[in-house]
Amino acid sequence: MFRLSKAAEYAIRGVLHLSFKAEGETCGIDEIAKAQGVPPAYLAKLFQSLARKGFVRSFRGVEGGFILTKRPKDITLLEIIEAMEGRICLNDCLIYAGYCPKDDVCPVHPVWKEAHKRFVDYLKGCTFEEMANASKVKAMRTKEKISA
Amino acid sequence: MFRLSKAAEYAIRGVLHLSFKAEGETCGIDEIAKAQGVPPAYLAKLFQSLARKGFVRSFRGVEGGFILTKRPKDITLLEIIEAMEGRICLNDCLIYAGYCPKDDVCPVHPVWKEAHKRFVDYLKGCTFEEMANASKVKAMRTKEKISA
DNA sequence: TTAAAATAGGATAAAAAAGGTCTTAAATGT
DNA sequence: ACATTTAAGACCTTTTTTATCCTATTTTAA
Repeated sequence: MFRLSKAAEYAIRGVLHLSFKAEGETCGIDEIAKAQGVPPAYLAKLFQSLARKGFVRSFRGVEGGFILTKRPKDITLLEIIEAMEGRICLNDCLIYAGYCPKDDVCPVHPVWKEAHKRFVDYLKGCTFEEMANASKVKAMRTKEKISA
Repeated sequence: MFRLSKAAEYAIRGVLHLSFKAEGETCGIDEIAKAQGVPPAYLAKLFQSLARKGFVRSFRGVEGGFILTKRPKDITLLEIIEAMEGRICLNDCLIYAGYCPKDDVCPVHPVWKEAHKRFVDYLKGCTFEEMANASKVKAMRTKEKISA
């Protein structure tokens, strides 16, 4: 099934939340979990994983929490998804060249290869800066509507 | 996880196999299963489902088996995938408009909407005729290489 | 030194995926 | 009529993945 896991979904929302913070400002799991409406204990584990992979830095103790290690414009949707789910692989035959013994005769193989490329390229083009900005614009529009 | 299920994979291979047959020529599960290297019992079940959904017609008894109800050029990869897995839905928020209460403020939503459109459009463009032809060309090239 | 916060990891429960088995029903040739 | 062939249908098992929760431990600022 072609469906994003909750793990990746939550991680994306978490990173997006951090994208709004000033550089260096830490943010605790509870704040993120509450704001994004996700289970705190689960999110904590996901952020541990993001920390090990270098996307966020963690600080323990009072006033601790997480910060991004890169600027939002340098983090792509693809990276966060692959951090949580492993490399995107639309079909087993793409695990590595030669995994499927029929690679060179199978007419479906090149189709999956191309689909993979397009999908990944698109996701690679989506940065958290873009998304954060889009969010601000949307929030403004909503405000306008309400006051109008 | 963004991965094609075995069910869909096997169904695709099965339909592809039928695409090489002359119109009206039936082909049994065992032949398909053997040729494509997939578990016969499982494939049988998948073909039952394809029959119910109108992609193939079945004939019981001696010389029975399956035929395609449409010509390969009129069957797309997308159709077969969706027949086996249900509608492609890259993220829960795309289940239907309004499913996610944050649709109109969430900056990730439009990204998934676009990714979905691109993915589906590509798969919709892939017909079994194309794939069958590609297969023949590949087989020829292999032959040339061997005799050269 | 104590309270706040992340870390590490296991436990688990539910769902989906992958596959098998066995019986019934229909078509066909003899 | 009957045996044979082949799909249909119902049910079941195993494995894997997903999504959680929970508890003990470490770190650190006040």
